[in-house]
Amino acid sequence: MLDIKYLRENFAAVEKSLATRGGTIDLSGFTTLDQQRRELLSKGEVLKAEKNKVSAMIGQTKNKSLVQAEISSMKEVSAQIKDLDDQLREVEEQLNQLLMGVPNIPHEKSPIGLSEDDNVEVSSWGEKPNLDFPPKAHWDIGEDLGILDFERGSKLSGARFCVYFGAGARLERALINFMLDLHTQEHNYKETLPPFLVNRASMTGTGQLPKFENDLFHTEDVDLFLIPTAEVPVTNLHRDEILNEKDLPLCYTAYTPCFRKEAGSHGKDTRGLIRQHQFNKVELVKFVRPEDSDAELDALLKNAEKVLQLLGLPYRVVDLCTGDIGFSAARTFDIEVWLPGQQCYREISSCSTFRDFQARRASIRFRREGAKKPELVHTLNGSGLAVGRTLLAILENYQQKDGSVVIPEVLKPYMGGLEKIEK
RNA sequence: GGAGAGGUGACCGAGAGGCCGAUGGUGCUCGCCUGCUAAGCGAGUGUAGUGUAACGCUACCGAGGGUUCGAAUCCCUCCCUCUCCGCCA
Repeated sequence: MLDIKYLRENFAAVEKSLATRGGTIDLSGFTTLDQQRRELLSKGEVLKAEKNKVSAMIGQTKNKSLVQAEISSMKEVSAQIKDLDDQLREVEEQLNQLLMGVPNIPHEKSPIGLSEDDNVEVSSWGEKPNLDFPPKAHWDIGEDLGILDFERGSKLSGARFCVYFGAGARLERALINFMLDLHTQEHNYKETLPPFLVNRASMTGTGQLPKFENDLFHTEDVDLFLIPTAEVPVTNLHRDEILNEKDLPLCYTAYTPCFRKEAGSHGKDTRGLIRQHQFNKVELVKFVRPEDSDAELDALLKNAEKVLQLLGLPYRVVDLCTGDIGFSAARTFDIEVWLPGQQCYREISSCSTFRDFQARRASIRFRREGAKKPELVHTLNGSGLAVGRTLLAILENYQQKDGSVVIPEVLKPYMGGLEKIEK
């Protein structure tokens, strides 16, 4: 959520900046609603002040028959107050609905552009493997090795579900452990294992609700949602809290499955592991002081890159343009891994700063040493990494002519010393 | 699922229609004291909205309604936590 005061005082500038996201972001109702709200508020407050004063007087009067006139006039005033409060509630609801639907203001350094074609490659790492045979796509590799079973996945659950077997299942588990160990032991993140179902307040805090309810799986008998990313439970850990400055930055890592309806991507990435309704991810989340957030985003990105470097997977980093940045984010770097089977780069991590956007929605603040007023923290998060996509990248990059897949060096201890996956 | 208890400020914990934005304690900040540390003494210390030159005013005691001139306090609904019993990973 944007700062209502900032919006009021910089309306034109905000409108202009939001326009760089493309699409239509309608702020036209704001000024009127904001004025109505303040008028109703001050009218009501004058009456409340009077009511409070007279009621106190009545309270001090022993003989109530002397104040019958005041009592009955206050009855009238109370009715007026109730009426104003009702009007106010309605205006505030509209205003809130409008505000909750407004995306974050893009970072001043984000490249301006309308679509992913305008994203800017900022770096790349590694050598694309030089294969002397036609590379297979991971779904063929996985099925041929008997470690991925898409048919049974759809039998059990439907399209976009997959079953892992044997060394495939173990590889997924190995990757989760490898990533968690790296981030906790080398990068100083605190491991957390949060709930996979969360309530509306949590989904609203990070910005999935109210706008993107259609993308979420929802439970029928109780009002809970399956998390689409660990960002939601982990960021909401500190919802409605005031943190100590000396505890910042707070850095968490979490493994969770992620559940996404993928509404609106029918027909896209229908084969393979790229786009599943359920996938595993190791997430990185930070709570930082505002002045540190840019540097912390760089550090977060480096931590995610490290995973790919250790796994020996070639990748590039892309600075998302204003038109491609998600609703809550101010700036996002995507890491894209090279997939020989498809001869293209595909997103494997997304590292973002939300500045105070989520912190305002979720009321996550901190108090500076000796300061009186709490301030909003900045929140950041990034995938470190999407596990399913990492697994498929390994299958495609480490595939051999004979159909086997070599295990990357750093994963061997996690695979019980296994050198390669073969039939 | 059955029975009971309870949700109050950063934390603990009083308050049971007006004197309560809320005693007290812990923590924190500032000052004093003290070779150092610990202890001690004194003062201060909630959040938000709104208007202003200063300062007010308003709201907030889990959430939402209701009763009343007046609600942390009474009534209703919901949510959450804890204890015991039952059931079950």
